[in-house]
Amino acid sequence: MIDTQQKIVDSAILVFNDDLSAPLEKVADKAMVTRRTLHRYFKDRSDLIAACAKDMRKRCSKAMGDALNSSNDPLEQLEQMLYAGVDCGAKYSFFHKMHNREGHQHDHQNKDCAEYDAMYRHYQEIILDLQEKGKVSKQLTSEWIFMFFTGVVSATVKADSTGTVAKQSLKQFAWFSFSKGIGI
Amino acid sequence: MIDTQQKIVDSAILVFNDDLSAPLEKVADKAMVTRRTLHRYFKDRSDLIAACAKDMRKRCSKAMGDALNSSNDPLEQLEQMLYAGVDCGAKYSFFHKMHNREGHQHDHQNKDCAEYDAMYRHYQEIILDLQEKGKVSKQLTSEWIFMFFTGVVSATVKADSTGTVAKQSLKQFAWFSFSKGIGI
DNA sequence: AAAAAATGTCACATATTTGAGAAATTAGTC
DNA sequence: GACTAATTTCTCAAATATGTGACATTTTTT
Repeated sequence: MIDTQQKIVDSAILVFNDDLSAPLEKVADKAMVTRRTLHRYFKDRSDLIAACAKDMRKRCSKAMGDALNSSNDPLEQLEQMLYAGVDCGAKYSFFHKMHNREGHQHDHQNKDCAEYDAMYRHYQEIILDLQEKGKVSKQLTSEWIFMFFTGVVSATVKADSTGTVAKQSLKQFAWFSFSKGIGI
Repeated sequence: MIDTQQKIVDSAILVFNDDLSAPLEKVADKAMVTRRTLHRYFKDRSDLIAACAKDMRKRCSKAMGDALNSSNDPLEQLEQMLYAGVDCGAKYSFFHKMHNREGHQHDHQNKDCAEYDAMYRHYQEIILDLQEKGKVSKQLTSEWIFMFFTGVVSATVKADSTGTVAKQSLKQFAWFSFSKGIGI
């Protein structure tokens, strides 16, 4: 009996990323448990979503943190951040989606929001740094570059899941398009 | 009384693009009509979604067709296609999403699928042509470039709706990042 | 202003989703 | 093999979402 709770959360992130109001049965099916089991771990829908949020936050922060620690060169850091986003897959996409939905109440007291902001700040420092050094186009704003970053991650995750692009080329393509796309 | 039916379809595309299983009440609210009125125009949920599909197909095909007709230069055509995608907004995003969902039964007899395929073929011809001429990187596959294209469109549409990026810069940024990102 | 058309209100029947209890079953452990 | 914990199965009640009829109200047309 491997961690059922985690399996449910993982499935929920996949399902909800695709269809936020999907019935819980879909989540249970994907996790290969009964709805009854799901309810033993999670009181209700919002409880499950909160668990997803927490999981995504932890996973994404860790991956981004590791990416930042992997090097002192901001360019190298940026590349690793992109790969981290891709590796997080739906966890990254859904995390971003939830924090940019209309109707989302941003609250810095909230741990999820705080970590999201922290991630964004780190990213922004790197971009500004690279722009200073003339490595990233100064025509572009960091806001656009962030949107673009997320767009590339989502495209890569989708390409992976549909299987239209060979897995071993994915990250290479993603970095090629992202780095050139911001003027590197 | 301006075209209520169209207003409902437009709202549905916005709502369903964000949350496919959202209750119809949300659609009605966004269209500023009652659920009862919505049901006068659309028999049920699937009828409404079919209407959305038809609308997206018409709108996207027209926009892409116009883009292709605007020039004979494939590079210029590609640029106009990107702008067309951005102008279609959620209509383009949702159209693409629906045809790439897991569980989507692709059927060339189906008009929506046929048009989607036609769009894809046109796009592919242009990419291959540009690759032949050495204007687009041959490292990248046309499948990746298509995913990337859609990713850039989605990012641009999202940037527009969140208002984080100035409207007049949007298309410029989008084309900069896309064109550089495929090696132009 | 009257007729026609469109929309809203309210009420109701159905269908689906949700959440939880109790007993049976399964899986892992000693 | 007996014991324990996790899961399934079956159940059911409550909540939510869906679709429709009857009639009032508003808007548009003539």
